[in-house]
Amino acid sequence: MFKFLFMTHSEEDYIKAIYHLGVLNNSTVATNAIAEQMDTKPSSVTDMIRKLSEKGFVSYKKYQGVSLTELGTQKALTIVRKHRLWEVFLVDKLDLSWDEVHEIAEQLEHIKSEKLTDSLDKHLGYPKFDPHGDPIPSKAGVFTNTTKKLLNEVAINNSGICVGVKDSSAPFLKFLDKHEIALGDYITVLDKEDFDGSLQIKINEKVILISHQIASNLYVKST
Amino acid sequence: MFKFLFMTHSEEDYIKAIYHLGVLNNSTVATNAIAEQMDTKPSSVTDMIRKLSEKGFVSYKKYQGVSLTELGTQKALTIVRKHRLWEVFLVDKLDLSWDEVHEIAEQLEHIKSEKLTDSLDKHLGYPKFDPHGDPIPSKAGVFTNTTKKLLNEVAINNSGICVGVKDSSAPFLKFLDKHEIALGDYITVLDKEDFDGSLQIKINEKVILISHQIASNLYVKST
DNA sequence: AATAAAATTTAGACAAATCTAAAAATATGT
DNA sequence: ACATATTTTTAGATTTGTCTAAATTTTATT
Repeated sequence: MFKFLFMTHSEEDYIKAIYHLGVLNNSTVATNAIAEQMDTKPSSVTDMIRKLSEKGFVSYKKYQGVSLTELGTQKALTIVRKHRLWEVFLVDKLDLSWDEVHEIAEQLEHIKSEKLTDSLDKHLGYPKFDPHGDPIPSKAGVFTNTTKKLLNEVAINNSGICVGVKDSSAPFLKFLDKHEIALGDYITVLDKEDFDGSLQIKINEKVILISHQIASNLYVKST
Repeated sequence: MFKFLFMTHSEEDYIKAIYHLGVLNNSTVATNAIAEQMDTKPSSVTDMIRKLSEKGFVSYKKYQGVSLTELGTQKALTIVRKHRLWEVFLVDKLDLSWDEVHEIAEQLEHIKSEKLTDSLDKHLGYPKFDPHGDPIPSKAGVFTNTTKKLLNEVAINNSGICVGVKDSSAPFLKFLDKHEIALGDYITVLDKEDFDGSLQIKINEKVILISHQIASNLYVKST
């Protein structure tokens, strides 16, 4: 009954890609979408999908797209959990910056040791969100519901704590670093310009003006 | 002039094995020795050696054994450094025990990010020795000379701090855990039995008797 | 509904890392 | 020193994950 479910590095990458594409669409995932996400060719994807299907991680009918099985979802959540825990570690404990942790976490997420993951979780104080504001699934695979909203949705004179970003590209994260906007910062919306949607905010006791584009990519948690 | 020196997981494992076999023998390393160390076949070793030779990591003449080049040694030291730093992390920060960290560090040592390694080093307080008492090479590849000696070499009424083990097998490490002998413990040698070489020692305010075999596998640093 | 376009799969090839079995080189023993 | 044993290498096969190019299926267009 029990299958030995060792997964290769590559298999894990595919499972993760299918997971991320699947939660967005909430339907079966297309071969081409996976190929694009993984920067590989559709034919390679087909090969791998067949293998993952034989191992019971995905359900798949030719030409009909692919979706994760219960087992596959569980595996994906484990990987996501490890990725996000490591990101917290890298930012909180090693003082690395937002824009450099993702690449390293891509490697660390493949380290195999349940005990390591659990000890890391404990060491970090059982964090519920990673440095980008994304929720960290519990050991059982359960997400904490996020109450975050985009900064541009916050009403005038209301406040929030910066908990993450929508756009996690390096340029945006570098912009935030440069302007000293960091996770955990307390932000108050002082005014909104009708003209261009820009916001006047108070952050770290300073008042600054940020564009609509910035505000619509910053998540805050209501206080 | 500059070569792109990306190494695969497997290449790194071979380099590390050759390094460990080489420092013991201080001569060229035999194909069979590598095969045994890596739990693989001699023919596979020959193949890999040729590849490593072409990439400039080892110098090699057919049938004459293999040795690391300057580049190869540097690479090996980087891997050893990472392995031992991660072991310190796992024991000091995550409270994992001696006997379970090696396997995990075998995976972590392959994570590629110089910045990560340096940040980890800093986070750990630039440790000079790992939990087994083995020295951690600096970023430049330099070892701190160890002043450690085996417990059975300590004279009566002299003391030392437990800094490592010679035998790092799981049974021995478990024995130490069971008898509450841990890294950093202050040990005083009270008496030695001529008859069987056993030692009477004071540790954690308790006096216990340990066999010669135990004493000759425990490293202490003179105080 | 027929045809064109797009997506997907198949077939066959390749590189990396391994293996088995056989051949070649080196080392050992009397 | 010569026969034997051991070590090492070669040759050819295998597995994993990838690719290209061609064939097939599905989707979209008119």
